[in-house]
Amino acid sequence: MADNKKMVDEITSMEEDFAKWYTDVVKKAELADYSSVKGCMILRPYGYAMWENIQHTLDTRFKELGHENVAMPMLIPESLLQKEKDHVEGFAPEVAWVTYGGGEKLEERLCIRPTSETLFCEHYSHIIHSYRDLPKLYNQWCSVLRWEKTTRPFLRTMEFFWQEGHTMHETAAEAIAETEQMLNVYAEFCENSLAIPVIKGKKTDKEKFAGAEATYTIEAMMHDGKALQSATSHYFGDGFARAFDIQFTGRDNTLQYPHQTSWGMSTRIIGAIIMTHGDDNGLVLPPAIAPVQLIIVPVAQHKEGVLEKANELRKRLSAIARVKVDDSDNSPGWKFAQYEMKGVPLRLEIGPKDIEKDQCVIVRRDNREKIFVPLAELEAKVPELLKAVHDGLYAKALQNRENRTWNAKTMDDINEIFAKDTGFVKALWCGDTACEEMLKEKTGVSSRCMPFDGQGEKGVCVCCGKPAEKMVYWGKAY
RNA sequence: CGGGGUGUGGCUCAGCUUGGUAGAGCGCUUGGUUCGGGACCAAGAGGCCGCGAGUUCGAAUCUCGCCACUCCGACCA
Repeated sequence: MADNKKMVDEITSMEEDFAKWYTDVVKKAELADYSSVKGCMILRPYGYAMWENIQHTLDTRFKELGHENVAMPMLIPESLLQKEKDHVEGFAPEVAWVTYGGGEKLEERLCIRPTSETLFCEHYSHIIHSYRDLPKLYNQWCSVLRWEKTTRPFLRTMEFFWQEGHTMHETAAEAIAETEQMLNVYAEFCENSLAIPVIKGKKTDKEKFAGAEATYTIEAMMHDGKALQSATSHYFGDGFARAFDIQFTGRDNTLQYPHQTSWGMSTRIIGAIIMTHGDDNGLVLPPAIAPVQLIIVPVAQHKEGVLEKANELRKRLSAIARVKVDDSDNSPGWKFAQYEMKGVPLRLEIGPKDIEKDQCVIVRRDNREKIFVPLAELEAKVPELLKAVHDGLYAKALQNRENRTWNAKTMDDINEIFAKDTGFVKALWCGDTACEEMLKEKTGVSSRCMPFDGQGEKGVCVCCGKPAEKMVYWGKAY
């Protein structure tokens, strides 16, 4: 059976220092590197391959639902950014400005996009005239820039890669349905492809997006009990449409404002994958997005027939999984450690002893279980094991979240809980932002979301003691 | 932005207190022996000691300034 001994000693253990463990994993798994630009990272091939798999899965789903990809400029004129008041107030502190071009000072400075609502809106004002032009279901894959004060690879970088969907609809109901639909797309992606359980809910007014009427979120719990907002979906009402003068002639021949949404997921999700599934030996990847799903390690590869057999297996298995052979002259032990650090879900060992018996050894990354598999059964066994790894990861992550979710009635309860551990606290809230701020000050937790599931209970506010009926997840967040 | 820590071959660090021509391990290159959990032997390459001033006959070492990374806060939809 599996043993959980630490086999890789170049990575700080989680127990000892979770933050250091995280950066060790990012570096040792060769996901990203620091660049000469403060706060900006280099996505290395292995990390970028993960992002490509994420992109491909999401993009396919977006298109199934009727969305089209576009590319907007990366620069936004100041006048455009200024049009929606709440939006500019929210983002102004963290934008970078281009003030010179071609050696001359620009008449109007341009900001490097921190998000593209304003660009989409301006474009929409040109192309939406009739209800027949709706809905507009656009998405773009790009990078954005936000001048962050504190950065960490993937979790918070100044430039980050993401997709941003921007849609316009004839009615509020249709836009709200879109907002919910896309939140569900993200939640299903997290659970089915990334093996990360998430809580779907609505943000409080304090935490919602600048300019949005409502912000929906999926929140995941990391291995250390802290929360990570994994994706968001916003309903804008017609606020931007009014600010940007986007109007269409409706079915009743009156001028109307369309209703808008936006939704996004970023490379930050890679940070969530690392911190949800990783262990003391490094990264552990969910099979669906792992760049390599099965690594073949030949043992005693100089011996007659070993490499040939390894390559033959690669050819056979390539039809059903992403497979590689490591035929470098490093020792097998080195390779075992290497691919564990990189989180490859399955390792296949093939050596002279196996070839004699027409079998191989497969080791699961998530629990280190060693299984002898007859070569004839590989095509059946590999998909089964990949699914088992996915299910194992999901169950473990869910278990962690359940173990660390508590109920609280008072702020003292919350302080008591967080004195012992970190996690999610469910508590009723009256809806007053002052209470939310007080809670942050006295207990250090912020509201993560008002979950869709689990509302309906009535009681008193965890802060002020007045009647309350909003159930809120509270926690410490990345 | 406030508080702490760290910057020396690619990586991890020693050397700094007490100034005197730069070290180790790992990695890399070459050759040989190995190969079922990070192999071994031998030879070799590789460093404006983060940057800039200052003190000094002389600075990795002392002084001042700056920058970067990092941790904890604040801030961040």
